[in-house]
Amino acid sequence: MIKETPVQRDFIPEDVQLARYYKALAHPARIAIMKLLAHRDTCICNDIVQELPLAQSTVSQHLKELKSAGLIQGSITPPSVKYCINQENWQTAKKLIEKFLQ
Amino acid sequence: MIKETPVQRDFIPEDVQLARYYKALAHPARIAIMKLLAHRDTCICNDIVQELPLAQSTVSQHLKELKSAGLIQGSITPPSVKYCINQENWQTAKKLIEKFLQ
DNA sequence: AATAATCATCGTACATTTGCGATGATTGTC
DNA sequence: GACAATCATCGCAAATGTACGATGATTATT
Repeated sequence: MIKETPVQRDFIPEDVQLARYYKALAHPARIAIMKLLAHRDTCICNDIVQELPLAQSTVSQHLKELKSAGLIQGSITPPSVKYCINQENWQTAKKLIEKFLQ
Repeated sequence: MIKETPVQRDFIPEDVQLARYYKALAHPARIAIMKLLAHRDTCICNDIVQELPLAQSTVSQHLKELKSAGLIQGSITPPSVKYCINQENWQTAKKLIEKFLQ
């Protein structure tokens, strides 16, 4: 999800982008997913479902949000889907976050 | 805000806490506020309202969220209220975030 | 072609977030 | 004490987020 409310235009684009990244990570499930992917390098969706205390459809929803924020990507290798961190965007996000933390 | 849904118990406490911090920062207005406070060291609420494209009541709400996440604190010096970053908690938050970014 | 496995999407229910105007509450000033 | 200034809170509306079961879609296996 992570849509723009009408007001977001009135903020600095960098702040909007940073908030978008923060929002993508603002749920324990999505943090857990990012940690999983970081450890395993690549990961089948079903494995993620097994690790989380949530229904498959809910996990799929969280994956979708991480994907729409650009933090992860999925490649289809039927019948499963491999997910991995989108390294390019993740580096960008990390830089933005780190800059903010200074 | 930032309440716990019933499911949050099933996650690692550290992930829950980290998500809480991320959520607190998951809005451009709150990021802008944190930046303001970081620059000015201390800041009167009304100054913040002037800087943001939002109504006073809305800003007050964002301040409340940052406060309930522990990231800022306010001290009353009538008729105004001085806000500042809660350095202790902010350091804790930064460490958690940085650890996650590794 | 039927079946099983994997995953996305739909539909629904409920809670939370975001935004504003209006109203209170508090205190200093006149 | 009336008034202005500052800020929180209330009440409301609309949008988002979270969760689940059910259903589709895709493909490998039998």
